Amino acid sequence: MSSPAQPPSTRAPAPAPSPSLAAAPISVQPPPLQQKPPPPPPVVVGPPAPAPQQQQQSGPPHAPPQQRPRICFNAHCKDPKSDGQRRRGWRLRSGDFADLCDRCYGSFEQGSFCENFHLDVAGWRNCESCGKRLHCGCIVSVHAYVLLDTGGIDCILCARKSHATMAPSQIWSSSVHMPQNVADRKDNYVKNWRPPAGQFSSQWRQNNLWSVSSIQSDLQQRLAYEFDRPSGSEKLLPGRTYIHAHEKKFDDIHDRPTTPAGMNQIIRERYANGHTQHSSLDPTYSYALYHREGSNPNIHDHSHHGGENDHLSSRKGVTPDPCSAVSAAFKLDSHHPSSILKDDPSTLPVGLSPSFSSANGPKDHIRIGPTQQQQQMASSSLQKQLYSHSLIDNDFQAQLRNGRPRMDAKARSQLLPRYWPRITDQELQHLSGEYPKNSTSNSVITPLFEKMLSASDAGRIGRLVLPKKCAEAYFPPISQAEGLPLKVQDASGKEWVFQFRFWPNNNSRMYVLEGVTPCIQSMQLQAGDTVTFSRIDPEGKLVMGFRKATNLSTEQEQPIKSVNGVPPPPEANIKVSAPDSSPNAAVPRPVKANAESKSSSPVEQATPSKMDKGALTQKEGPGTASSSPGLVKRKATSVGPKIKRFRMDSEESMELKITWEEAQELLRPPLKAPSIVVVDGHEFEEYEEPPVLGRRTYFVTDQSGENHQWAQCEDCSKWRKLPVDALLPSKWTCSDNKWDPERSSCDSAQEINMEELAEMIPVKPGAAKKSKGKVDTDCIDVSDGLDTLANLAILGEGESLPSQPTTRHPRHRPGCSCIVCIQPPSGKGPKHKQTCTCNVCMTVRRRFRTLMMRREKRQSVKDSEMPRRKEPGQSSEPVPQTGSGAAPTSTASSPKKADTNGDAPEGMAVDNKRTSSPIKNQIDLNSQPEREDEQSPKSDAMRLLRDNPT
DNA sequence: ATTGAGCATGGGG
DNA sequence: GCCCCATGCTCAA
Repeated sequence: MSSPAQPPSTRAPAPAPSPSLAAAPISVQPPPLQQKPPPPPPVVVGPPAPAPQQQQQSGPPHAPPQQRPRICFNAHCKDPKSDGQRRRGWRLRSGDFADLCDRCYGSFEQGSFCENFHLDVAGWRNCESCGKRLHCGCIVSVHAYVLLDTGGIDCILCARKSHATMAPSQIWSSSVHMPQNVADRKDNYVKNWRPPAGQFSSQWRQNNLWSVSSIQSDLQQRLAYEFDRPSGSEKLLPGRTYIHAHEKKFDDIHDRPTTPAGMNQIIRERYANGHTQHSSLDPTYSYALYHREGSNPNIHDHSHHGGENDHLSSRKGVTPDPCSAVSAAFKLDSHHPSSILKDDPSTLPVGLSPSFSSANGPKDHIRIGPTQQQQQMASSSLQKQLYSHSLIDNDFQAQLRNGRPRMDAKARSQLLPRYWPRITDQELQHLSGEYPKNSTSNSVITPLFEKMLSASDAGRIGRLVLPKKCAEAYFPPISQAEGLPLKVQDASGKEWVFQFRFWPNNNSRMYVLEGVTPCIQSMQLQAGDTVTFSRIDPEGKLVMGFRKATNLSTEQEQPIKSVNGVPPPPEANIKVSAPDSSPNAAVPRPVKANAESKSSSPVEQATPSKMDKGALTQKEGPGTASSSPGLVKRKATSVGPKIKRFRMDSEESMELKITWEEAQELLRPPLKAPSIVVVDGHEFEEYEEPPVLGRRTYFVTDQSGENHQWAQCEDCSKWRKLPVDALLPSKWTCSDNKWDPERSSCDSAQEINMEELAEMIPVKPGAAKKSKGKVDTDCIDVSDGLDTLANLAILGEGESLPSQPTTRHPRHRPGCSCIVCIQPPSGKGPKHKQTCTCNVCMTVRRRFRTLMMRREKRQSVKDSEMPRRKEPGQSSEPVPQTGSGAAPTSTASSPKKADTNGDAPEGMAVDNKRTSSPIKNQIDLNSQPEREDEQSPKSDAMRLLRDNPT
């Protein structure tokens, strides 16, 4: 990477493209022409780099040649209007070429253009090796030098010499800035690269893979500027490639000139072909690539990334699939044959392909090795970048500028939108701020992808399922199922080592990161939260950020923040990311699921319109591109990325729905009068306070057909008949009965008896009699679950016991504090440990304590009275004492022994033997409500109580 | 009995 | 109809 000391001129080619450039379909102008501070991706980390030199290339950049065809593009031309044929010089951003007069072209071709015309402009530097003076400030000479890691430059000749002794990654680092010599460089790499001793070190692979891929950004960007496709539909349509042209150039490239002119000549030819040829992927080429990759099985694991069906891959490879053009070459030789061929047939889609991945030509099978792999990876990156540039329209560019999904083009064109990183500028900056110490100056952070954690991901298994394409595109290639360890840093800089591996799955692969539990827990992530993966280049470090689902403000890449301990409801997942004040901020991420285009075709996804529909829609805010008309409204089903399973099961959701509906019925406006707000002509009541829960009432139609509602007094539990329009506060007593003065006191008798009431109201209003001392088992209706259990214990004190077995938990109602209702949906909550002090456990302990105390007390009373109260046919034996009797089946079926010691930390359990408690089963906080009738303490207790009425 | 590893299944895109 | 992938299921430690 370039050093901070590098002057603007040399720094210019470095990454950090402006938004426009990043998304711009084409540009020939070198980075120095960038005028705007570029937003990510990627973001430059480290000391602020000197502003790119604004020096313009040798000619009016904004004057399209076609507008002045007879004028030499070179502004310094002494005779710009001289007659004579114009010749193509360097490529312009518009996609055209600088038309030069013969004289200027001669200089250009001979490599003396800058000497002739740019002597007076800034950007001249000396080669660190030979001292040769080079102009580093314009596109014309951009190929003539290489930026050194240590700062400064080397002329291309010196660079080439030094490359012979450089490691691949080094070469790539420096080569990033010498795109003109890709062919030569490639040859050098292949010839000079030596794999690490022994096994193909996974570490090496990792490092280098990352290094290479990380450099891609630079390379891509820089090259993008130089080789980018012209904008317009003619270029690189999805599914279209320049394969023919590329193939044609393969051999040419081998001996292609290294001079700028020579390079440009190649470019010219390429583009000349490319502009006119939109041939789809050539099967032959795919085949060739495939075999290249496979030619060296020792180094390339064919099986990697879908190798199980490589044969299919090769077959499918002939099918043009534009969508993944991006990583075509990358995958190809980077052990992703299937992906490439299957998904990325359009290998070598664009621009640099010929220069890079094809440098060796289809015949160089044998020489394929890791180095080449890297090369192709790099080239693919280039391709992807270029590819994306070419296929992303202005809308998408605008979206990018607005901070939408940011990642390299590969991801955009290849990955499902749900995996697009939604990192914001601020997040990136924040992240960058976390790494200055770990990164070299000018490090680049490239958001790779993100994934919303599924229940499995966030579960205790510790396996994070990786999107296949993401894994194959950004993680090291692995051929063995065991995979390899992968170091990932979190936002705080802590390094984690996960096992990146895969499982064979249906002729494919399923990639997982194992051992993520500590990290997940460290970040306090839950299902629905999102983890993001970024890469810091050129170090190639993987950085794992996160975003809490419940967080409206992005937590991404920030030190661990505990949003809250409660798992957000599924709905919370809908908005994952956060609004950002910055114009580039990513908008709240929409839910993924339907965010992605329905079409699975990569092509379609890559299509701007589709993008809008898909991922881009998510965003948002006013002014963002997503708000542009024509966007397709997300389907209602798109509730979130693959969170369907995260959603509650049908039954659970049903239950929740019912509860919610009930809650709705109980909602009452707050006491404070609302203010009226008019929005678009519609009046809205705006409450400063949240609604309150009203008292539950029951609507009935009496025999005369009149509608009423019945409510129960808070104090006396008598039921009062009210008009249907009555809204009761949560606490309502007879004294509040303004509709029936005669019964506005608890002293007043109930209008009808309980039997009559019971016929009308589905609820058992028995509690009304509680005040009278008579315990009606019906009252258990009001108390559910453990409440019931506790109540039973209370009721059981010499009172009547439940006359009917209510083993099934009644419908949950608002405010229900039963064990069921106070727990998260079945299976959704964490398992409670014996030492757990959560509300649930504490409640259970408390109730159990009460229960046990009363039961024991009652038992003792019974024991003392038993002799005289014993009646024939009634099994009044103290069940607990004998361990037999009540509910033998249920207890027997229970795997867990009870421990009645309610005071102990593990006091939820009831030790049947020691305490003589009828409750043999330990209260299982993790038990499923639906199984309550079989295993729940309540059912057991009830059964016990039923069987032991006295 | 618990936990982990790995494969199988099947819904959804 | 294929592929992805979330999760279930089975088996072994």
